[in-house]
Amino acid sequence: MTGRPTITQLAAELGIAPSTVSRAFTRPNLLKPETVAMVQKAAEAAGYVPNHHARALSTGRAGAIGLIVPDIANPFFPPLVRAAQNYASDLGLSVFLADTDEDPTREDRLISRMAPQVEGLIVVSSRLASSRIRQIADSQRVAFINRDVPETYRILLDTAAAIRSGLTHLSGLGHRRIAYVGGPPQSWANKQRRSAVDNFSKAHALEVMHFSADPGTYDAAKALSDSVAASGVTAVIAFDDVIAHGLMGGFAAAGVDVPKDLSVIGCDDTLATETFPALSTIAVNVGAAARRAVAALSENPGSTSLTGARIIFEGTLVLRGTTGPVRPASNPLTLEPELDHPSTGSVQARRGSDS
Amino acid sequence: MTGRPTITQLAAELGIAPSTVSRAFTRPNLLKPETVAMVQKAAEAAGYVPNHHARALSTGRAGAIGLIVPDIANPFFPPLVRAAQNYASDLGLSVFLADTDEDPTREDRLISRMAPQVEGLIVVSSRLASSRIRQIADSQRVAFINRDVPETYRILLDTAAAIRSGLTHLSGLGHRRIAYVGGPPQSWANKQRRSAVDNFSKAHALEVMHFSADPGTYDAAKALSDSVAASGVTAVIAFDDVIAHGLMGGFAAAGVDVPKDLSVIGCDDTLATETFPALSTIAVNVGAAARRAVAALSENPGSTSLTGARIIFEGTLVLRGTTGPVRPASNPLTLEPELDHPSTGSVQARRGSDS
DNA sequence: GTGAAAGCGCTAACAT
DNA sequence: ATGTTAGCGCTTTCAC
Repeated sequence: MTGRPTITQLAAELGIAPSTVSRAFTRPNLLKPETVAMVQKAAEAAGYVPNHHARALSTGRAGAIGLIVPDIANPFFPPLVRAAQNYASDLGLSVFLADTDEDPTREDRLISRMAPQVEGLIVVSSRLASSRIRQIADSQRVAFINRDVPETYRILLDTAAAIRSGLTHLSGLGHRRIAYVGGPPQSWANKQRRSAVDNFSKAHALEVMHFSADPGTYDAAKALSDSVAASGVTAVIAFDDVIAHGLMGGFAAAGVDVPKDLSVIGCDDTLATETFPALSTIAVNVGAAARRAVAALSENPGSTSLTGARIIFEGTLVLRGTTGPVRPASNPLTLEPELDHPSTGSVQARRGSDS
Repeated sequence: MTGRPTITQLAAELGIAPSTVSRAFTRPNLLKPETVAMVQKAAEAAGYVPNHHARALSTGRAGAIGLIVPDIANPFFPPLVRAAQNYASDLGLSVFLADTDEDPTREDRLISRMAPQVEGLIVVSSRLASSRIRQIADSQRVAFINRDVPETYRILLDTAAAIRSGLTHLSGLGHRRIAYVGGPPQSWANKQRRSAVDNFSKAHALEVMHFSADPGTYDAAKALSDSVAASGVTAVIAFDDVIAHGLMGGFAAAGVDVPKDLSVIGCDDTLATETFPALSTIAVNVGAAARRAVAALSENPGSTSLTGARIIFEGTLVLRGTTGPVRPASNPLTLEPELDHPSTGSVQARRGSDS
């Protein structure tokens, strides 16, 4: 913050007006090309760097966006943060990152504190009450990811179709009793996944047992694994890959083999690109969601809030090594034909991310 | 950015001077308590939020720090980011996050762009040339993490002692031929780990084979696993947990059992709290490093650069499930006595993080 | 095509 | 204990 040259100093040095120097950076087309060149040369030489605060104060545009996540250490978020940051950078925007630690109060405070100093906010997996969210959306430019409150600008990573594909797959393998092991109860994604499992199961005569890992950590899931194994299910769909791994850790300790004894499908595809064993899961395009959010904030910069929108990106089932036929070579009942041809949610075998 | 009340408006409303309103927030002790209360009440009612840009411009203090990492999606960084962000938040600082994508050019540009608008920078695992780093350190307030350039302010996560403990452990289990599978070649941590392995091995008649996963991804490591297995080693130390997992993925595919056929030790303890199987690894206190860095930046805020310092946090060996005795019940040679009592780097069995 | 001057919202002397 | 004033570095009318 010391000794940095300012526009005024540059101007003095060159014997021209500050406004000319300013224009050389912001509206070069208004200036004689040679003037622009001269200014740029001098700026470079002097090591001039524009002061964002002054610019922001003068223009009212902050040149930054805020990104608020519940827990950056949860592997779901880093790729999202990365994509948002990269895209924002392309657009000349900086990003403020804040972590709410899953605490709604902290989240609310962070939103209020950040809002005035940024062009807009991206709030991921908000744990705030719907009423509060709507309120915030009214007065701030904010894009929500994975939180579905009507009349707000929201981007949803929809895994319902892919879950149906997963269930179809499991069903084709002979599984009839499956477990859904949920995560954070306040999470939109959790509710969505849970009801996708319920609805499909009801429609196709699958029996589903419900479990919930709260908090949604490896350890909580591991602690649950015995009850899951004892429940008589032959397959489990986990809220996310961390929970899937926790379950598998518990299964391994108990001598339950995956996928021979039990099939496991995770969700979010956060770990398979860095972790062994190769987990079957549902890949979700967090990168696209992040970019859409950044784009939304950078569009029509004047407005005081974003107009309501509901944008969906669908996930896809990725089959790797943790699903297999039900063990006691039981009755591979014929399924309704449509089950063999899922209409949505493509299936693929691969490793890698598409963000 | 619209219709937000300013200090001047508040002042007018209350019939007092703007400076009084300002002081109510920044130096309340200079004011009559009732005045402070009055201002606060009015501010609350009007929804007043201080404008950080104006404040920054006026005071020359940005109220923010910058955090630059090579790849936020690499699991080593999120806990560090989280700790930095939390601590900064406690200190009333916001944090700008940027990801260099492992690209030195991008890193250099990001540093230049960020520097003027923050109180200081934390640069983690810099890939820049030492000469450039020294240059930057001269003109910016910057704390480096895991990059050891003399005369800069740097914080190092030292794993050498813990690696010696790991090697001692392996050696005690009968292992004589071990592999070191390195990561990013420009990484300070990689060089440090590599030479720790080399030095210890030389001193204790262990044979070490070198491999390098470049890039340091799961897939690159997996591709390496066959050569590693074929090299005749009975244990491997991996640069990090991701590489360890990649190796294990390859081993599993090839029918090589861990730890029966091969012992594996990872590094950084980034995955074991969310991932199965339970990897033996070296835990590293990224939280402490991050907090130290933030603290360094927030101390003596006047200066234009940080005075040189070299701060070390030592890692600890964490034994979990991926190490065991060498398979063909071979000669458990007596070791030099000192090997049984490592002088540094404690050993513990546990799960969880200490950040 | 360029200069002069005002002002963004806030803080910090300097009064009083 | 509070008011007055100037100014942080930049952009932006408005002149020329």
